[in-house]
Amino acid sequence: MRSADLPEVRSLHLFQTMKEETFDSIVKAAYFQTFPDHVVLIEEGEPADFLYVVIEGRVELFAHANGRETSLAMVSPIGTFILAAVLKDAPYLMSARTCQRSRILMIPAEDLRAAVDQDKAFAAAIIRELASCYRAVVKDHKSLKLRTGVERLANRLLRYHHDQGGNGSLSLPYDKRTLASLLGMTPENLSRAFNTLKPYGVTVDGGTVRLHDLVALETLAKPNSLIDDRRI
Amino acid sequence: MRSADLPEVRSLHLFQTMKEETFDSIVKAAYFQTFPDHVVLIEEGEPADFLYVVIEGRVELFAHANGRETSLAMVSPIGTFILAAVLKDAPYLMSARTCQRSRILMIPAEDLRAAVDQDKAFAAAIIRELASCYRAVVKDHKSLKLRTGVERLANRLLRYHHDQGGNGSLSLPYDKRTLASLLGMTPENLSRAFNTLKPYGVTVDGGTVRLHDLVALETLAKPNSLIDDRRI
DNA sequence: CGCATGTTTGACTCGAATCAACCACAGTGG
DNA sequence: CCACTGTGGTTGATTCGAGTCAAACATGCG
Repeated sequence: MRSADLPEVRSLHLFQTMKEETFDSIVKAAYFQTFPDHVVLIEEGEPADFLYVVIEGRVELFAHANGRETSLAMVSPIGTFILAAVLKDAPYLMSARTCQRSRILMIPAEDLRAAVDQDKAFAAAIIRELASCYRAVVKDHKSLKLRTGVERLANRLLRYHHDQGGNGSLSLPYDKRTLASLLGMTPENLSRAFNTLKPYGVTVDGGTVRLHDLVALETLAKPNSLIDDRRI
Repeated sequence: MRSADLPEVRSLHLFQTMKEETFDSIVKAAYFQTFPDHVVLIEEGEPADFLYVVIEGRVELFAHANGRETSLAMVSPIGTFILAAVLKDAPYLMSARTCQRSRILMIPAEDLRAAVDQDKAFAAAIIRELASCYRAVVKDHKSLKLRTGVERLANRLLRYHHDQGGNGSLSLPYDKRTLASLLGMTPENLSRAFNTLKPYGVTVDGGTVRLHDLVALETLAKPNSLIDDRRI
């Protein structure tokens, strides 16, 4: 891989604390590849051959069943995906496709597992990463089971708003059909949910959303740190 | 703790491969306690003081938001819960209560984290356990997003049927209101879902369910190993 | 027996998916 | 410059799955 990218990868939490020699062994075994937009990287059910690290671009994780499809998560730089499958040497539970031109680091599963075995600090980092991923899914699951579509949208808007500086305006990071699928609703329903939020001071102009009445929106959304806070 | 219980705990995957001395250190620090039925052990939001191991009985994991409540999982012997919170030293995302008189091993979070740091084999076991928990939630999440209530019930019945020997009959492991909550529906709706499955050869008598036409039920349920198989 | 709990049924409401049409806009090519 | 087209988004009408509320029913237990 390009040596210019090394520091970037090394700075990822997952790779920060590991021994130099373990990092080297992984880097030597890994592949760097650039993919165009809308390329399917993996499909659910396939054996877990690689751990993927998104360096540039964006990847969507999604799944199929009974003829339906849903988005499960978006991975932005610098983030990994399909870690659990690789560690368990089990089939992927999700498919992945680029939603932008993306540069991706692919670490062979064998080499990753060897590195975990050899490097205590790396094992500790893996545990932290896995625990975080686990808690993220639990939060999504709680959100889906305990909230209506409008509530999920309201809380998602508050989250983006907070992440982007909280100055009353935010831009949606994905197109609306993707956001709808992430939130567990149809595009039509998302559109209606935005309309439902209008009386609470939410105005939409393309991908730009303005929140004119944070108090009202929060009263409706009832944000809950145990669902919405990505840090804990 | 009672020394009679040690082998049982030691035989749990999580504790099987660890060094004798690490196991001892954990056992020394741990508390053994018996709780009556319907006791709340932890509440979401509390700091993660203990890892819990169910030795006897059964524990329900559940969560609240916006005045609603939902079951997230049931833990049977020998199983652990709240592992991720303990490892991350973060607040619990779920509450837990006994649904039977239960004997429970409580391992102080500090001691558990110390054991993970000291014992490579234990760290590896923790990684496997965490990865399994992660994949279990992903499967639940996929089920909820991709299936209707009737489909979720049909697949759950097929799972219990398979687990219990697959002889055409199964007994529901929990009462119906709990099962309903686990499946993300109301008790009323579960009752109707059973009725919907009648034409597919499903008859219910209390907690006993008979599957008279497996082919028909499977055609409806479309079971999917990437959602329903608990082993992978 | 009387009471509590869990379950089922029925009527109704509500949230969400579906189907279809329409709109806005960007990119293309005449 | 303007029609043509494809895409993403919105709107409306309708259907459907699921929740709510209320009542009936079953079961088990003191």
